Amino acid sequence: MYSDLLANLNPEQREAVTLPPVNPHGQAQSALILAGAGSGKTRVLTTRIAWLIQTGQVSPIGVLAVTFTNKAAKEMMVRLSAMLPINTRGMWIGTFHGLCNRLLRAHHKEAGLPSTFQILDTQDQLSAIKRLLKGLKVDDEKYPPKQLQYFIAHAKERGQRAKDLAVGDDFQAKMAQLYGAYDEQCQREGVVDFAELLLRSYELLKHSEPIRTHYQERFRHILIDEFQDTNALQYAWLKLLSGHDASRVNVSGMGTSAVFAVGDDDQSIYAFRGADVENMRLYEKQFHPLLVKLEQNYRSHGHILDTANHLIANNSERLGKNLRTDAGHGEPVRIYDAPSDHAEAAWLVEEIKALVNSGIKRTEIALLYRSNAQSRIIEHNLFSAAIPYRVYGGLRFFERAEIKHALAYLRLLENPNDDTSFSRVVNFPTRGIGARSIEALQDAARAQQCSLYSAASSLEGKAGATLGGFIRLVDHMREATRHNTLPETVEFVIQHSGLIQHYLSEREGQDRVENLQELINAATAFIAEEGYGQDAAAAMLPGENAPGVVEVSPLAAFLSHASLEAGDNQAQAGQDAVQLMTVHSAKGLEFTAVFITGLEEGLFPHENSINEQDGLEEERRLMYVAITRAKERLYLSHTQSRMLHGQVRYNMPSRFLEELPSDSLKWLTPKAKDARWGGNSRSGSTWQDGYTRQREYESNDFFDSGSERQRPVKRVGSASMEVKRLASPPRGDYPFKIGQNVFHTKFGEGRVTGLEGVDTDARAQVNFKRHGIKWLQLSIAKLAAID
DNA sequence: ATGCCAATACTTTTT
DNA sequence: GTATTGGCAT
Repeated sequence: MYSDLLANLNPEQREAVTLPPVNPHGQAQSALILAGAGSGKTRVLTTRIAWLIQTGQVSPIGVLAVTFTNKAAKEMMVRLSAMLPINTRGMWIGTFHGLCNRLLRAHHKEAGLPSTFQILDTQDQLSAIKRLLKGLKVDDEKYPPKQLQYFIAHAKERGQRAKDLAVGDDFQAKMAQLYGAYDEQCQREGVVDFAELLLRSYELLKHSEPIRTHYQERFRHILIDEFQDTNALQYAWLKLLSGHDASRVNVSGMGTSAVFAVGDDDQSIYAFRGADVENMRLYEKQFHPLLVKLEQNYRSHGHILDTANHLIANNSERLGKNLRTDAGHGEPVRIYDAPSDHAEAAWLVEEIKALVNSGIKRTEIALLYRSNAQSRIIEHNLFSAAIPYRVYGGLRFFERAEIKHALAYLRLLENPNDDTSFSRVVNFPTRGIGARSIEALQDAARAQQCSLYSAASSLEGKAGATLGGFIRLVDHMREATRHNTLPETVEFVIQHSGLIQHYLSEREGQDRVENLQELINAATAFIAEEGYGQDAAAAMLPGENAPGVVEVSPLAAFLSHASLEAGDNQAQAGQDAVQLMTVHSAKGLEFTAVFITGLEEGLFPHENSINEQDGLEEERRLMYVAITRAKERLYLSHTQSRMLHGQVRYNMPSRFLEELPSDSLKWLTPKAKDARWGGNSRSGSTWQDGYTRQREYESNDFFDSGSERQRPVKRVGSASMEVKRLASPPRGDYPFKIGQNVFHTKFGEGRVTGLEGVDTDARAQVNFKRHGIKWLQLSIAKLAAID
């Protein structure tokens, strides 16, 4: 029967998958799966759904599965269809935002939204806020739009409307007032931001008893991925939908639904955007889940796992979990201390060449960094060395300016009251409608309490005439495409809006023209793949007639799709390329070899997080995530000087390096220890230990120490780097260390920021508090160390 | 209305 | 170092 589903699971995975969803009293039984990195989390989640369905405990209709990313949702559907002969498309598997969108589309009336409501992405939201502030004549120096955006998002993520906010000082009161005005503006325009999708559907369920009861009774099983990343609102949503907030009317003795939550508190790295690990503890208290820990790691070799475990043990707020592996110790974790960011990047290049020579594919090599700014110099070096690479992050397809412009026209076809879209394209391409006309229009709109679009017809004079032309253009496009297919509509709009012509006449507009063409392809692909009509049909309330009563137009569905799934951001996809990304975006991925770069105080842990306990623990979890991405080889590097924000900075090595188990480490740069750590306040024992260990390894060959998988060894890479380093003056020979505080009789206090030269030519670069950076000849200058 | 230069700031990111 | 923005000149 279903035994084949469970065949390839280990005992703890099997236990998790087959946990009884009902307790001995016949009530729904929830579960919490603490799933460590690389422990087969997605597999357990997917198999759980398949098992529930195959054993007849629920029909596909009764399952709700929530993820955070579209990628995870898609993967779940693909895996599920591979396990069971069912159509996953009609199932409620998706992201929080995607599912809420589905809910609101189906019940837009009850939710107080027009059927054509549009979704604002982060960019759109910011421009809506700027427009609001301008309209209200609010000083945006005093109330920065970005800050207000953050304020609104966080309030919504806590489930709070403007009126719910406790007013502290005047500033808070004003922010709350602006929040209220923003919501009114969105309502008027028929748009919702990302957080609103969640809050609105939460309120819909809360206030509409029939709808709530319908969905509560329908979804007997709710499964949720990456539970540690949920925010307060998502948790409340989950509680409400599963009936755990006592809202469920116990008519048919339905009780609550069984929630199956999978998460890893050690991988909670999104507190900065509202995620709250506390939800895991709350969940334990309020849902009384059965607990299963998945601690068997299938990804990393022993030394790597030991390193991760050792590091994360320094965190105090943990649910407690330790990963183990059956794989051997493997390679030690290698640490490189570079004198500069240039040297670090050069070392990376050499090391990558060596790895590639040893047979590792470039796509299996990841270069991780804490912040995007660090990628530039690495890219530069990779480029010079002709090593193909791919950078993650940055603008995605649907976020590109030209695409947003085209989408804005399309949105105006659907919903002319969308002032954000209106403002975006009313004068793009330029058609002689400048700031003055817009201002007049906004005044008129405010006076009439209507949208810019509606106000345009009331405007007199020259401004009225040019605006009238724009209105006619949009109306014409709407009429002309009424019976067109979606791709035809898209093509018509990018032609007749003048976007194509505009970019064709621009010197560097060719890429943009190509992207616009690509948008037509995206529309074609969307129609072919998505089956957009099914969302609404699947959301039908019982008693409603045939599917399709709530008709969603292909265009509306495509626009939602564009907002909710901004698309891939692969600029240089395709070939076998080294992968560059931030640690955050590496979450959920794995690589044969991983380099974690820039392990310096102030960078990683980041200086903005260093002062609070919570912030530092999140940084440590981030480091934990980074380490556990590696399967076979892990490299850590830090530099003594680094160009940041246009000036050179001198950072101490990251405290995290001290928190790693010395038995698993191999230092590639022995002198670093003396130069950097000697006079430092940090506890020395680990480092003494690490140092001796390092010397032991030094005589070994680079590529075959303890490796169970032998590869042809080439003595390049770090080996050659070490020779180069030995040829230069040993840094330990200086009477001072970089980072050390010194005193000069004339210049006063300062800090050593650089050392170079030998013998009488030995010089120190010192950054004096009062006199700035100076080079001093050590044989002459009277420098004294300060302790 | 538009284009250019200087001043500014700048973790992490999905939806 | 670079992207964005605001002010000023054309």
